[in-house]
Parts: sequence; structure tokens; C-alpha cells
Amino acid sequence: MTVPPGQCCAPIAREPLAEDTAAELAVLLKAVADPVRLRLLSMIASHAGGEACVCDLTGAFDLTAPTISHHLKVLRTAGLIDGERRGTWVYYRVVPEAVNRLGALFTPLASRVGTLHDEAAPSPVLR
Amino acid sequence: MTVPPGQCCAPIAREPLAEDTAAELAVLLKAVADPVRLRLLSMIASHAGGEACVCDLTGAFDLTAPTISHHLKVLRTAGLIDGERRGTWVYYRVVPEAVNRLGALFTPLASRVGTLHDEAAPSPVLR
DNA sequence: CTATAATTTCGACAGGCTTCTAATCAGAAG
DNA sequence: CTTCTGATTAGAAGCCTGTCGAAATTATAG
Repeated sequence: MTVPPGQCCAPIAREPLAEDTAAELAVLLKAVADPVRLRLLSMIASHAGGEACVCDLTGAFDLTAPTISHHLKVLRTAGLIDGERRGTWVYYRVVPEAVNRLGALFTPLASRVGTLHDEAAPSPVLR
Repeated sequence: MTVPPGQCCAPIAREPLAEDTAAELAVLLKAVADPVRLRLLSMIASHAGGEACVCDLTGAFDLTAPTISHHLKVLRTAGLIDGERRGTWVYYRVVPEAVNRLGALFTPLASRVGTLHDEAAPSPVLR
């Protein structure tokens, strides 16, 4: 009972990732591989209405506002969240497609919801 | 914190991650947030028999053996892979529970789009 | 129009990560 | 027993990232 059947479905277990694909996914993973950014993403995703103001996020951390803004920019550059300015405040919301792509990477089963392999994303990979 | 009932979302979207939980998950995510380690994990997971020898992995990279060994140790320390020495060679295999935990983090993110919400079988990931 | 508040950008420093070479350990073959 | 191959460990150089403080930008309020 080491490996249950059905493991062959996850993209990561189906075939070796290409070099450029791995690099592209690593950028996405690096964005969430940080405690602060992971909490930020979770706070935004779990916020009522799917939107969260920056003023609501800064209070939960012992970090300065510029640091929070920096982490938000990393998440936004990776395409995981999207920001919108409404008056004085800026509201962020998650991008479901990007988050789902992460989940589908490691999830052996499921992945029955649409195709998340190819996307119309311009992929502005900053190097 | 108005979570719609019955809409059991991903852990990341259900409620804000705790500080220690986020730090713990970040360690796991950092392990895969690297192109080399992501490819290594994929090569091990997609290898026939679920096992891969180190000698098979080093050839796919332009890196030295110690570097590959270092990345494998990071993956092993994170609990994503498990190594076993059989004679001269060392074989690595993935730990499904750890990989599934990563996938479950982001996967069940419910999107507002009512396209094909046929996820009646969430297949709970237990640890 | 001016003032205030919030957010972002800029510059800088400490710390961690990736990679290398050299050395060490484990097992097999002669 | 000696030697050889394969894998890991130790130590160090170089680069990138996280963090902070100060300045600049933007929008609303009066």
C-alpha cells in the first residue's frame, strides 16, 4: 500500500517536467513559498467578497507597509492576485486560474475541472 | 469572515492561515520552489516503478553530483521524497502524502464561474 | 486649492540560497 | 586486502531575496 492507483494523473508524475516549464512554475511557487505571502494570499482568498484592502492586511503583521507592498507585488507579478484601486484604497483578489494551476500540479486525482495546461497568459517572466 | 456554508474551499481560502502553519507550509513550498528540485521531483515521480536512481538524475542536468545531492537532501528533509540505498546505488521515491498535501492546499478553490462544477467527489486527502 | 492619509517606489544592508571544488563514506569488484 | 565507482558531506564564493527607512505619487476631504 505504498502508492494507491491513480498517481499517473498529476502533471508532475506523468512525465518529467521540461526545463523551461519547471523554471516557469518555480517562479509561481517561489511567490507562495514565503510565510508572509502565503498568509497574504490566504487572507485575500478567505476574505469576504473575495477582495481585501491593503489596510486590512498590514494590521495582521509586524511588518512595515512597504514590506507588505513588496510581497503583494511579488504575488501580483506572479499572476496569483490582481489589484484594483478604488479611491484611496487598493483592493486585491486572487486569480483562481493561477491558484488552481498550482493545485493541479501536485494533485494526482481531481483535475477534472477544465484544462489548465495551456493558457492565454502572456507570461511576462521577469528574469 | 462570511464563509458560504457548504462551499468547503481550499484550506488557503477557507480561513486565514495561522502564522505557524504558514511557516510550516512555506518550508514545504520552498523545497519545490526551485527549477532543479521541481524537475528532480517530477523525474522521480514519473519514473517507472516510482523509484529513480541518483545516477539517472544527474545526467539530465548540467550540474555537479554534489549539487544534485544537495537538492535531493532538501527534498528529503522536507519529507517530499524518501531515499533508500540498495547496494551501490541510492534510489529515491516520492512520498504521496506530502505531495498531496501541497495539492490540497490550492486545489479545491471554488471559482464563481458555473462552468462545470461537477466536483461531487472531493476525495479528501488524509494524512 | 490645500491638506491629509494611504500606497508605492527608491536605496541600502543583512541573511539565505545555489553552486562549485575538495574531501569523506559506503559498497562492489578484482 | 586493495581499488574502484557512486553518493554524500564540508567549506567557501557569488548572487538573489527579505527587510527597513525615507521620499514620491495619488486620491479623497474640507
